[in-house]
This record gives sequence, structure tokens and C-alpha cells, in this order.
Amino acid sequence: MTLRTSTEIRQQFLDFFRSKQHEIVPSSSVVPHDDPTLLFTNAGMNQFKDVFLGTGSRAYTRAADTQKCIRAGGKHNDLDDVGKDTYHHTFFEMLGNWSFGDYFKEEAISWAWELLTEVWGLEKDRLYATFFEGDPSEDLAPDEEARRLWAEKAGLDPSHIVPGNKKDNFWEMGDTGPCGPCSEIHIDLTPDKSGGHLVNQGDPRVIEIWNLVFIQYNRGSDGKLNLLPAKHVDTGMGFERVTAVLQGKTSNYDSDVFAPLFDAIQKRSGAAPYGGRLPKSGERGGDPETLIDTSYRVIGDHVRTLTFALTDGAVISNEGRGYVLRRILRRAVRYGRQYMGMTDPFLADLVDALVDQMEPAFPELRAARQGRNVEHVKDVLREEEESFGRTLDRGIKLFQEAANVAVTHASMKVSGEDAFRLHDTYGFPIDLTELMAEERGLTVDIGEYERLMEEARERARSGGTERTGFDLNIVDPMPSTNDAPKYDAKPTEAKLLGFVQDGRFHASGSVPRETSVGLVLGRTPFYGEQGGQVGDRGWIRLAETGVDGADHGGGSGAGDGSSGGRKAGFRVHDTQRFGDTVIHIGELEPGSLDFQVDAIVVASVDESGRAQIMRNHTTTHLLNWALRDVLGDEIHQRGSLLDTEKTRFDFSHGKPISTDELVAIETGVQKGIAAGLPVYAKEVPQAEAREVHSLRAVFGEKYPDVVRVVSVGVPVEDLLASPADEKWMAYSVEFCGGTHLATTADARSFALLSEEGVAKGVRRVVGVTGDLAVNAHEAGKKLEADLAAARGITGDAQKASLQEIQTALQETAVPVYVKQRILAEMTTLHKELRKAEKAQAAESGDAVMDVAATLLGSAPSVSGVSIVVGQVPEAPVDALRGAVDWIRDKSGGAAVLLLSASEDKVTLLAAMSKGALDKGVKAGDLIKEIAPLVGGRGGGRPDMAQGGGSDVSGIPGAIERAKAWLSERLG
RNA sequence: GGGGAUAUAGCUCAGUUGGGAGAGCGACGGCUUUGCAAGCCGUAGGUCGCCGGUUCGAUCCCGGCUAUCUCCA
Repeated sequence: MTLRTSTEIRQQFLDFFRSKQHEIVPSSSVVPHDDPTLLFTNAGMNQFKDVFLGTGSRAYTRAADTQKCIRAGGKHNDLDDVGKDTYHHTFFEMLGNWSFGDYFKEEAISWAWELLTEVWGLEKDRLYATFFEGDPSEDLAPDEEARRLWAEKAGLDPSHIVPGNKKDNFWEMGDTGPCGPCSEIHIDLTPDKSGGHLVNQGDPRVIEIWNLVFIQYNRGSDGKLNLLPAKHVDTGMGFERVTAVLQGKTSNYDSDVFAPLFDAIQKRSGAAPYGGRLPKSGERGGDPETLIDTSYRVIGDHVRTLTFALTDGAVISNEGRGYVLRRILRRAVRYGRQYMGMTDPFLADLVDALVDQMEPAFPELRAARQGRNVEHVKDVLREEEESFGRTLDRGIKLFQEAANVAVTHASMKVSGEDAFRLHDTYGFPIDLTELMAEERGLTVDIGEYERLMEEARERARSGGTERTGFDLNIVDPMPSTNDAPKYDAKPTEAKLLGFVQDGRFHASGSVPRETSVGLVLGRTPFYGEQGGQVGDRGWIRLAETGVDGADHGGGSGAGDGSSGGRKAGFRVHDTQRFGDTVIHIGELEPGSLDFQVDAIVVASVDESGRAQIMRNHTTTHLLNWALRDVLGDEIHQRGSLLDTEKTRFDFSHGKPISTDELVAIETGVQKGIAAGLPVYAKEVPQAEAREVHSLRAVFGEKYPDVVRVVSVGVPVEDLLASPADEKWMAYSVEFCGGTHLATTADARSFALLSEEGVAKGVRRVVGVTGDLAVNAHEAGKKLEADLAAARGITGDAQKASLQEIQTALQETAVPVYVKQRILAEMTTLHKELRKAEKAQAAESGDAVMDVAATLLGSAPSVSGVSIVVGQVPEAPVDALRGAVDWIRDKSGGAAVLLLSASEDKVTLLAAMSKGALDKGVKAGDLIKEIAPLVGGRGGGRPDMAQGGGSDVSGIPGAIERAKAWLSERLG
């Protein structure tokens, strides 16, 4: 057997199936942009899921590829195992070949055998095949066909053909849907070829290398299996594993897939070269050498995951997919820090080695982001590592405190509560807490920690499920809907084909009441949520009196249902798509007639809502165009949401958008609206449309072979006639299945209401159209006028006015750049105001001082303590404090009470020097005695107290009372 | 989607029975020194995230908002 490189092995697999008339397709993105149920692409068949479900099709019936896969964070969470054995990965490639209703078991088995034994030269007597042994409870016979083919086509000895149970050899995608028996190829790696009995026993010496799935049944909603008319083949072979086998290695990490990465890690860390040591089973860490080798595996695996995920457009964040990536990064960093001594960010330094190695198979590693992907990935990794460093530093500090508590309490045990708080609130990993505790001779209350952890999990779970709306995880096959009428949105007569409830489709019966259900019609004018445009609202009514357009004409949502005395019908409050099926989600109004499946109904879209959505959608296209026009070619759409109120648009851009740019963008859109440009839409082949110079498509999105092109201001035919023309850059051209205005003029106006960052390198703008935009502009003008007026006045009036504008600014929708201008202007005005107030305070402070000096001069002294009591000019508390301090300082012993009156308020401030305090005279007591005389209250410390009141006329009495009170106590 | 935390000087952060906003570093000025490093003395710099409430009085208590960190789903 000649030794092959991993690159050769990958290529030979693809070449082999190309020679068998397979279409070699590129790996789909490891970040699924069009499947929200999936965190990451985790199997080769993901990109063909729609074909197996029957909701989509391809131009070919045979395909093969190597698929980038990530398994982490979801149901199959391998993360914690990675590094501790020879075969777990978070990132791996899955080699696969498929038949869509084309060839079946015979070819799949023959070709697999041919590739393994003839092309790759594996020893035949090391190979074993499994077949499904059947399952009486399901009335499933053994897969004799596969068993026979392995003997006939592969010539396998009967002793090498092993039956397998339902768990190992029957594949199902979900509780229902396509499924079938599978047949696995295992290889015996024992030196003496004695491992036949170890097949499917979980022994590392006898392992599965290829799984061939024969999809021949469909499991219906009744749980019964029916034979499929079109049978499919779906195979998967772990690339890292087969490479290790072909290179004669027992560990995936010993093959040349990981060698370049390990070299880079060795160079960066200065650690001993990779030695392949594994922790013994059941052992947690192992000796230092083993831990270093584990670190090699962890870091090597994780840097692959991170690099591929970031390349395919994932971001690291604190939720969902981004959070899984963050955990992976932190795990790698932890191993690097703890066991290899790398305290500075190091992941970025490994990226070049990986890209050099993998670029031939995955050119996007370098080519994405206009060729700047490598820098991008490195930047993100570096920044994340630095941020983790800060988290660790903070955690270490907090740990010291917790450890000190453990020592002083002599428990020598870090409490579970502290350990949990460190982890939950400050992100300090529990194993670091344990390690650091150990170093100080302490233990950690892990039981308590686990208990708190479980409590927190429970809270998150119960909170999460409460609000789930309609269950769109539908397991039954459904009829498709003709939704072509959606572009006209006129009331449409259709047949009720069935309804969806609790994830099941019902093709007969009557629609249940008082619960949320989804109606499925043969045709519909409703738009199901897609491409960022939200689903329509509206009504579905029985049509037993025939289509009566005039009666439904209003069609608008609330209110009109119960009026008019007719049965209210079904209120649709959302519309969603599931494959090619449009689902109208809502409920029957109380008192309406029964809805029987097969009834003829009339579906009417809420027209005013739809009109607003169309305004927002067409305007979004203008916005997308204006953003590129102002900010440059580098900006790309990353997501959007269009509903009845607003358009929300996310796009890649590194820094905040300046006020001037915001104005320019809004103006660009406004011009497009003012020009009254016609909007064109046409379905054309994707390849042809791709040629158009100014075309905008969403990064990472998968589009069908025939796409709908929406262009503004120029007919699609003209674009296609000379696609390369530079002049098209002045027009908006997008792939889009949404509903649009006939002319941009109908949007009437546009206002950009906000601009913010949502993730690193991604900005979000929100805009409104129509009346909302007009109102926003008017409100903005008014506020700017108010501000200009406020600039002209001074003092308290100005302060009040600014306050008002501030509140209004928060409550009113105004263009974002107006908001920015106003806020900037407000800060300068605030600063000026503050300056003036300070000057004023200083001035009144001086006046207070003058009076204070006079008071001190004429103050009687009792037992060596001056009694200084009197009224001073109006001044802020700070000024009084200054005066009081000065008197106490100057007098060499004083009891002070100053009163300061404004029109309707009295402020009191009292202070006692040490001499007074020695006699038990407290400032707080004095204030409590005096404040009621001016209609108020107060209090404070013995040496300093303050109070206030509202009765100015009480001042003379208060002064007399204070003097007497003090004389009495000091005497 | 749910929970926890943080927001105080340019930076890092202290600041509890609610009652005079602080430290260290940095900046600036002066002194000392041949110069540098440093040392000594001094100065400036704060709407205590934003809005509202309670209170005679809120950095502190309560409610809402925003931003950041973090855990879980």
C-alpha cells in the first residue's frame, strides 16, 4: 500500500465518484444560513435535506463532495471529549456520495468496495460489513438484499457480514419522514486480524469507516412505514478517520491532517513535540506530558473549527451559535495557558499554517472577504483572546477573595456559591477555580456548585419554553401551496387542504377552536415570511355565498370581523413558509361557522399592513443601494427584517457611520423615492443574473437555479442585455422574492431612525417610510427649533427647556442624525450651563462667606465654644458647607447653624467642632430640633447635618430657638 | 428566550445605617539633578451611564431605559 497524503485521499475520493458520473458539488457553508433548526452543518446530507423531504430538487441525480462539519453545542455535543481520545473532533470533513432516486444498494455497495480495496488498496480480510437485522415490532424484515450484495458484489466471506440492530443500522432523520436501513463498513486494525467479534463493540481497534444509508421508507404521522417510490442513497465517511487508516495510524491526530498544525503549535509554544500520549480511561487529566499532548489535540481541533466557522460568516458572541464558538475558543486558550504556558494570544499565529494546508480544498479560507479573510479571522481571534484574558484576570482577583474567605473561616473549602458566582456571573471556568484552589491547598464544594448550576439551567429552560408561539417543527408531509397570487394580494378563492396543530398536519376534519392553528390552502395571496419580509395578516372566510370581493374589500385586520353580522371567520395573525407550503397561523373568531377541510374559502390579506410592508421592502432595496453608494463596495447585507412598522437592515461595516454619512444615505434614498422610479421583477436563470454588474446578494445565502430579480428604475431585460455595463451601478438590483411597490414614489418618504453595532464588524440601521417618516422629519425639525430657542435663554429656564427636549428626544422618533446633532449641541450647552452654575455658586459662596464672617465676629461664646447661628444669602448646599467649614476652622471651636432661604424653600446646615461634640451636642440633634420650625425635616452625622423646609416665615423663630438650644446644652 | 453582574477623573478601580466624591497610575506646573531615571511639592480634570420615583436631602433605595461583561437554553 503506497502512502498517500490527506490531500490526495480527498481528491481520489472525488475523482472516483466523478468517474461514476457524480456531480462534484462544493461543501456548503459550515454555518447554515437557511436552516434555523441547525446550529452548524453537522452532516454531509444537510445541504440535500430538502431533496429527501421532497420539498426541493437538483439538476443532477448523483452527487459527491467533502462537507465541512462542526459538531458542538447541539444534541451531539462532542466538545468536552475532544482532545481526550484519538477520534473526537468539533470540526471534521465528511466525504459523501448521494443518489437522488437514481442508483440504489447495488451500486452504492459495489463502488464503496471498489474505492476502498482497489483504489486505496485496503486489505479485504480486514473489512467487515453490517446489515440491518430487522425488527419484528416494526414488522421490518432483515435487509437480505444488502447482505446478499455484500457477498455477491464484494465477495465478502459470510463471517465478515454482520447483522446489526435498529439502533446501529436503521437511520431516521426525525420521528417521521424519510428513513431506511443502513449498512456500515468497519475495519479491523488488530495486528493479527482477530477483531471480527469486536464490530460495533466500541473498541478503538475495530472502527466504522463508512456508513451507507438506503432511504427506502417514509414514516407517516401514524408511525407506519411506507415504501418510497423514489429511493435514495446517502453515505458518509469521516475524512480524518479514513486518512488515519490509509496512513497506517491508530489515531486521527497522528495523520498528516494535523501534522502541520502541531508543528505550528510546537513552534509557537516551545513545548516538547507532539507525543501522542492519551489519558488513561477514567482519568481526568494525567501527567504533564499527557496534558501537553492533550493540549495539542484540543488546540489543533479548535483552531480548525474557529477558522472555518469565522470564514463562513459566523461571529463570536454571547448567544446561540456565537456562544458555542466562544466556548470553543476559551477551551483552546485555557489548555494553551495552563499546560503549554502560552499567556499571550496565540490562536491567530496558527491560522497561516491551517490556511496553507487547506486552501487547495477550501479556497474560501483565503478568498473570502475580498481576499482579506485571513486577516479577518486573525483579528477576531486576537480580540476574543484578549477579552478572555481580561475575564480571567478579573476572575483571578475574585478567586483570591473567595480563597481568603475559605482560609479565614478555616473551612479550607471554597464555597459552591462562590465557585458558581465566579462561573455564572464572571465567566471564570470551574476547572480553573479547582486548579487554583488546589494550588493553595484548598478544595471546592463541587456538589453545591453543581446543584446551583442545575438550578440555573432549570430556570433558563422554564423561561425559554413559556413564550414559544406556533410549533413550526412539522413532521408530516404537506401539500404545497400555489402562492403566486401573493404579488397581487387580491382576495383569492381557494380550497382548505388541511390544518397544522402541535407540529402535525391534519388532512381531514374541522379546524379546532380556541387555539392557534395553521391553515393550509391550495392557493393563497398571503406572503409567508421569507427573505426578511414578515408574513401577512388578514382573514380567511368561508365562501359558501361565493366570492364577494366588495364585502372583503376593506380586509383590514382588527374591527371589521365582527361587524356586518356575518360569521367572523379565521383571523390570520402570521404567515409562515415550510418548504413549499404556506401556513396561515391564527385562530377562529368566536361565533364563526365551522371550517371543514375541503371547504372553499376566500383568503384576504390585510391591505394596509401589506402596503406598509411593500413600502418598507422597496425602500430597503434603495437603502441597500445607498449604503454601497456612500460607504463603498465593501458593505454586504447580513440580514434584514421588514414589517409593517420599519425596515431593519444589518450589514458588514467595521466602524460606526458618521453623521454626515447618515445624512448622505438618507438623502440617497429620498432621491430614489422622489424620482418615482418604476420597480421591475422577473424570474431568470441564476447564472445569467449573476453576471449583472451591480447585483446584490446575501453573503452565504443559497439561491435556487431560477431566481427572481428585482430592479429599480431599469427593466431586468435591459440589465441582462448588457450585464457588464458600469452604468448599472447607479441602480438597485437584487435577488428577491418579496413584494414590492409599483413605483418608488409610493414610499412617499424615508427616515433613518437609528444606527448601532450588533456584532463586531456588523452595523444595523433602522428606517421608516410613509407617514412615519414624514412625522419623524417634522418632529426632528421641531426639536431642532426648540433647541435653537433654548440656546437664546439662560439659567433655570434654559435648564428646564433642555430637560424637556431631552425627554422629547427619547420619546419621539426623529432621524438619527438629527438626534446626534441635538445630543452634541446639548452636551455643549450643558457644559456652558454648568460653568455658569459654578460661577454663580462661587459668587453666592462669597456672599455667604461675608455674612458668615460677620456672624462669627458677633458670636457669643459659651464654655469656649462660639455659637454661630444666622441666616445667610440664598446659596446651594455646597456653598453653605464651605462657609460652615471655614467658621469651624477659624473659630477654634464652634457650634454652627446656617439657614439659607429661597422663595419657598429653606436649607439648614449645622456643624459641630470637637469642643461641642465633647459636650454631647450633636449637629443631627440640632437639625431635628430646628427643621420642624421651618416646616421641614433633616438629619445627619454628629459633626455635620443638613435639613430643609418650606416655611420661610419660620426663620426668625428658628434662629432664636437654635441659639437658646445651643446655649442651654453648652452651658 | 431566561438569569446574574457592571457603568464613579484620561486609565484601573475604592466608596453602607441616604447627609462633606476619593486612591493609584497618567496629564500639567514648580523644586531638586550636569543630563536621564527617579524623588519632593502643587494644580487641573466629575451632569457618579440616561430618565423617572421615594425623601428635607440620592453616587447610595425603588422603577424603567441604554451600553458592556457573563452564564444557561
